Amino acid sequence: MKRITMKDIAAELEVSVQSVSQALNRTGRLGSETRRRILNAAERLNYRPNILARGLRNRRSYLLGVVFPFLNDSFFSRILGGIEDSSRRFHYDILIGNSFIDYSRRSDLNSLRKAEIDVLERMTNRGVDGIIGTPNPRIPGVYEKFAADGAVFFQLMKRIPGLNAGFLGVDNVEGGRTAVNHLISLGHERIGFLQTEFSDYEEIKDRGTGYLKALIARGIVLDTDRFEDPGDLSFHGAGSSALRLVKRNPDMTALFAPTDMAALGALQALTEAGKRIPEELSVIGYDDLELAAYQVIHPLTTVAQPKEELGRKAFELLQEQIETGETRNLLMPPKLVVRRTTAPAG
Amino acid sequence: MKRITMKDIAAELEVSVQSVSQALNRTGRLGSETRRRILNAAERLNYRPNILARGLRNRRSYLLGVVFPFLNDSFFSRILGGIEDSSRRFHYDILIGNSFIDYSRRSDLNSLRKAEIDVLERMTNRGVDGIIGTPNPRIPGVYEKFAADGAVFFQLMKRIPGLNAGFLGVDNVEGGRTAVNHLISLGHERIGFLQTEFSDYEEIKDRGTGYLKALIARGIVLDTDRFEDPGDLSFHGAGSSALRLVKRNPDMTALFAPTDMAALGALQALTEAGKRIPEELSVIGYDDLELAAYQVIHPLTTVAQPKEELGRKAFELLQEQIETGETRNLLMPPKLVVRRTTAPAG
DNA sequence: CCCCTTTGATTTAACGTTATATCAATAATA
DNA sequence: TATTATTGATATAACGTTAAATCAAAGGGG
Repeated sequence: MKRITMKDIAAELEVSVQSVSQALNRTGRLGSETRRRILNAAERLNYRPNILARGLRNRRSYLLGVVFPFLNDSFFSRILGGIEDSSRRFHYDILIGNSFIDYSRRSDLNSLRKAEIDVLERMTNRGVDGIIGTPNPRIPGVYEKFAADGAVFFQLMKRIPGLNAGFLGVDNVEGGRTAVNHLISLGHERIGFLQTEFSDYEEIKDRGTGYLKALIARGIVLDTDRFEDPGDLSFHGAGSSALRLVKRNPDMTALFAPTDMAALGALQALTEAGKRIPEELSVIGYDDLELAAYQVIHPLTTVAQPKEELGRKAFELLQEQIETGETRNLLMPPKLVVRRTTAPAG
Repeated sequence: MKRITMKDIAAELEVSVQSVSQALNRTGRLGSETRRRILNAAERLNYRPNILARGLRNRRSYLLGVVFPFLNDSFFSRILGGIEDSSRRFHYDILIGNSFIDYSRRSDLNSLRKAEIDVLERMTNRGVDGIIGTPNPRIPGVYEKFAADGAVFFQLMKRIPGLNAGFLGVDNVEGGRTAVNHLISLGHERIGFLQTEFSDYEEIKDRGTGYLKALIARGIVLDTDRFEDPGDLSFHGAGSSALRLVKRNPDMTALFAPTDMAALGALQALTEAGKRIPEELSVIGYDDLELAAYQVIHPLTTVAQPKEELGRKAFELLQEQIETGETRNLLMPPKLVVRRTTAPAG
């Protein structure tokens, strides 16, 4: 029992293959009676189109590539869910790829470049119509190479300066501002910030900028150098940073950690050091990972990135770019999620 | 600037397209000089094969479908990471699909069936060589339909009885036994179990069986009916269950929750009710989600499912099934991960 | 009744590959 | 030297689909 093709239907009804194609696609001119018979037979024989063949002929695959640094990551997988959700409606299928980009650590840039090129090549070789990806700004000049392959590229979360491709991200400055405004409105003034030690971690820098702007806007005078601690923002790294910060600033009443993972690390180190949270110290994170919501005792107050929404919107913008060739840049607003790690200042 | 095809190389060197194909694939007989020239030109012009065309001709796409109930789920996305990891080495690409199976709630089976068929159809229409999926046992008769499409099916985590397809899962009875043995070895005897209220939630039933077997094997006599509470195992549901259980059994010293989410819910409800964990009550979960590891104060002791490993192995078995047609069933052993929610019995 | 338009269907060709068959030229054998 | 292998390359055809061109028949207008 083999798969039914148009040829089989044509043979069955003694019409030409092209008539079958026309009936199925409602193109061309075909008698309504013939069309009806073909449609019936297709239904009866359970005909399914071969999308490979169609793609080859039409130079349009209705295939999308999605390239993320990591797939086994709840953040990106939620975005992926959003992309899938809206792409399905337009009959696009999704090819996934892993660029293995390691943002936080210093890795071998050359092998990262090779890996990234490899994923993109495999996708363009499959004739994808477009690619949604989070590129690595430390590896420039990769995406430009693929311009000739007819695949449209769309940047999500990270952007390569000067690349002619649409971009969708979250407004990190606004997010930082949101976090700090929340703390200020609870009466906090001496607010610490967990800074990144990596100079090219743009998102974190931006959240730090938001932190500063919020302070200025509310007229708060603070020795911010003293209230910042640059660290690696991993769970353990953030813990050490937080400890240093409270030691240096015993009067600190609130802490803004620019990622949830860092916030959790801080929470862990601080409670272990005997700090009562949020009574003695408020902590706010950033990302709204599952980890933040399902924290026992200390569900984390945080700034949420609209993950599913980002995925859906990214697909829309990519599709627009495919159809019209127009590239657009967009920032989505983050959203405050108040839980139990922030409280009014004593 | 268009994509380079074999035709272009052939024209450039004034040889036939077939010679180009032969040179690139090292098939047939071709003079070493000609081969060299072709390979050079291919390199120089940056030739990339069109995999669609190759797939059409060879009836072999080197495409794999992966169908999970949810993509935006850290559990399945880690498995996906494992699949990707090993499939990449064999030049397979991965097409993802979402079957939207909702195991816990009673949903409209008919629309679930439609969704599941839809994903599978889209994949077979793309000519995938095989599909790795977690089927819904409540919707039988779906996968059988696709036997004719030439795609090989492999079942991961869940299995449809009687379906001629390989299977890879985790030994849940063994996992339950592992969890309870750990508690027993800490001196616990009165151990509660959070049972599922859904009759077809096989995994949980099996973990419950492991629980009973461990008790028997160690000669522990317990009114297990009294120490089980059937609930919905959601975060909140498990909380209520746990509360009922301690109320009914004030002498209970340990609790086995058959999912991490349930364990966390129990943890939350119990600590809020004033129970000190693990001093007064030990709690062990199941799954080893990120949530378990990064819990502040209460990192969860749990039984880990080897997620990446499952993905890698599933690919291997599927590949074997594609090449040889042989189906195999395999269970992987779970692994105990001791953290801070279990302690010796007072 | 002839010409023109419309309608309904078919032929041709192409998308980029590759397996099979074929063919010409050279080398090896008798 | 005639005959047969061997080698190196090409021609043909096919995978399943569809756009464009073509063609035949029917309908409409004068």
